[in-house]
Amino acid sequence: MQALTERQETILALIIHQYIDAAQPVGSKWLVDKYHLGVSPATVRNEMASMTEAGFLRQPHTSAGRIPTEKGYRFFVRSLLGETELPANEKRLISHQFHQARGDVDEWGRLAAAVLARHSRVASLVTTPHADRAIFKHLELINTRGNQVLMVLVLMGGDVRQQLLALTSTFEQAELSQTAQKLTNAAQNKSVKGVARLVEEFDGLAAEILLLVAGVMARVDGLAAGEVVRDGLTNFLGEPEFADTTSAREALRLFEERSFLDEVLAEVLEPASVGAVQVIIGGEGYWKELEKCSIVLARYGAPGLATGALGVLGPTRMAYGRTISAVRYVAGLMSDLVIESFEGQGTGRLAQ
Amino acid sequence: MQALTERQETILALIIHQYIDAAQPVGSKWLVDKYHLGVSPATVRNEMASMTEAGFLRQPHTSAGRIPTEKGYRFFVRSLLGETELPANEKRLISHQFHQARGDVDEWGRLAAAVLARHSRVASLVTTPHADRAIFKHLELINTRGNQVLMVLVLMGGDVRQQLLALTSTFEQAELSQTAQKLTNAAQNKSVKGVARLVEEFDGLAAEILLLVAGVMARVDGLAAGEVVRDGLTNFLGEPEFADTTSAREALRLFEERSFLDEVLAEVLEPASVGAVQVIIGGEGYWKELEKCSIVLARYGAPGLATGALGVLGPTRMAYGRTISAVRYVAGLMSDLVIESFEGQGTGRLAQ
DNA sequence: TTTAGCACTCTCGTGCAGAGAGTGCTAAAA
DNA sequence: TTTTAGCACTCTCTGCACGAGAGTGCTAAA
Repeated sequence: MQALTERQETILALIIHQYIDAAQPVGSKWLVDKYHLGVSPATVRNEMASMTEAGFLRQPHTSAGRIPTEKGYRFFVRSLLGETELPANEKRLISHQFHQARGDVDEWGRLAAAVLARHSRVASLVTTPHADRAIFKHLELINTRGNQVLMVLVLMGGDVRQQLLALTSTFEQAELSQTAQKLTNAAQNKSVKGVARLVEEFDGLAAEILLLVAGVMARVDGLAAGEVVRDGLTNFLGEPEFADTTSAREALRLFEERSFLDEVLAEVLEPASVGAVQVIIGGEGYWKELEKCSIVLARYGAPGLATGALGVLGPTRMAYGRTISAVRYVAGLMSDLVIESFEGQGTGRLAQ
Repeated sequence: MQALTERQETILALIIHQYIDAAQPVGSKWLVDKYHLGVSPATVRNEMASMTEAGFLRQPHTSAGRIPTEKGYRFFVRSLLGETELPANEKRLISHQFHQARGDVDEWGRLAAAVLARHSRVASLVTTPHADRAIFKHLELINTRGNQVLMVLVLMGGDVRQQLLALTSTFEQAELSQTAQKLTNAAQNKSVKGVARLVEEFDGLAAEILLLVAGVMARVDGLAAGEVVRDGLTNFLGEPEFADTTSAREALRLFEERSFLDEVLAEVLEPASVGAVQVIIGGEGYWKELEKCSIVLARYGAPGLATGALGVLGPTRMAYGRTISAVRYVAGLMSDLVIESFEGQGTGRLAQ
């Protein structure tokens, strides 16, 4: 790839800014008039032509202005955007909201999704924290009636699974509680394998329960992420690129589909990549359903203990600066929450 | 409202059927040709004119066919549709799916939403079971590290809330477990008030925890419904009435907004109305954002113990027969699951 | 009460012309 | 060598006219 001159970079950045703002091809004269470039439209045209040649820009048709290509966006995001940060007052506002919801574990994901949707102005997506491997933490057995028992299984990292069991005979709550406590002590901090091995050391009710616990844990082990919370779907439909409903549908289908999310997370986010913000522009030629879309996402949490992912999905024509900084900041806050709750100490971002 | 003749009812029903199918105004000649009515187009035209006069039909413009008005749809649903049922083989299929997911409480809502979306071909919405009033069932305290404690509170009806506590001093897990058990025994089956009253009987850690429990329960008490699961968003966008994105946005915004759901549930569904399927057509003049939409919904569960709501949101031009029967059937299955798990006996629909 | 006939109305697709915006190219200026 | 002015060219978009098609309402006859 040939390098761009400084002036070309300036022009590219201006075109991208302008196009993100107005969703219309940007012409040379217009650009010169608006930004007082100090050169003539003809000069700008020459530069544009050469960048079109190089693949950073394209023309929807012969006599229209230029719009950025995916390559253009990528170059912009990687080389021209620099490290962006949210304004301090917005940070304070968000931090304050998170601080208030600090204790309410169920609320974290929803809040993060809402904040992301508002600041990025596109659709957001947050998975709840989820341990990379299922580690037993706590078990509770609750008698409902007859031989139905509600089993509440708490795993390390905050996963809570409810499971309804139909036992072969009825038990008193006292007996169930005793069993649960016994098993909690025995299985504490064990993995799926550990719990499975434990089955042989017990018999009767305890063994029966342990087997089910191991089963549930095995299912959790296989999941790439926890619950998914979505927000800002309507932001999506406002964008002109989705004025024709079929493309909006394509994108929304992916957004809705759990399997796609799992695929992206597996493909893009190394489990250990907490902190780094990934930008996928136009599906990177890999997901053709995402031709018109970009994804900005990051992992958050405490690697090895519990992590989750969060990000946004929007048109390629996205305000990358604002979005990336929002994703980075919210991921940081979520990491703090997770770390604070499972390790007892955070980086202190929330405390400010 | 003047009564319709039998022939008028037939014609109205045919027009609605046809319009639901093709989304195009229905003309007199077309109708006679397709359904071999045995009368001439002119006769049908006369009937159409009189029903237009009476407000059951309307014309998009002078020389177009007729389409149903909201009043027409309402009359159709109330008087002409009759009791519809899903085909037996579809019922079997659905029942089988639910049977398989029987134990997995977390999965119920997702499954119901998926089934509804598939069968109604519009967007579906399911709230998880939720007790009308918060009743204490079980408490668990889990030491994480430092003075952070994860409190898992199980309420009657299946609500499980996680709350993170920062205690004033650190405690051993054994001590926490003991306290949790003590409190579980004392607060068993108590309401918010009961738990609040209990605070005075304890001191130290126990009292501190109880206060927080009462707080969480009070918050749950105020909620109209549990978690919301959505599905089938993309079905929505396929419909021609949402080809222009702004109307799709309107509808989707409502669909996404929790507060609107709460409002509808409060307004439309009496807590005791389990089993009855409600149909809201065109917002009933009350919600003007729903002008082009209809909602079909029902409450499910065990009244007084735990209930939830489920339903679909789609264009007024909706296959009411199929949708209503799907909603009714799924609501029945969900009721069975809830009743079975909290009362130990269902109506047996699942067992078949 | 029903029906045939007919004039009328409205939408939709197509073709066409003109305005507007922007480009590429060439030749002159810096 | 780089920049700029000038100009012809291309393409989209809008408005307009026109005809085909579909459906209606009305009138008068069966």
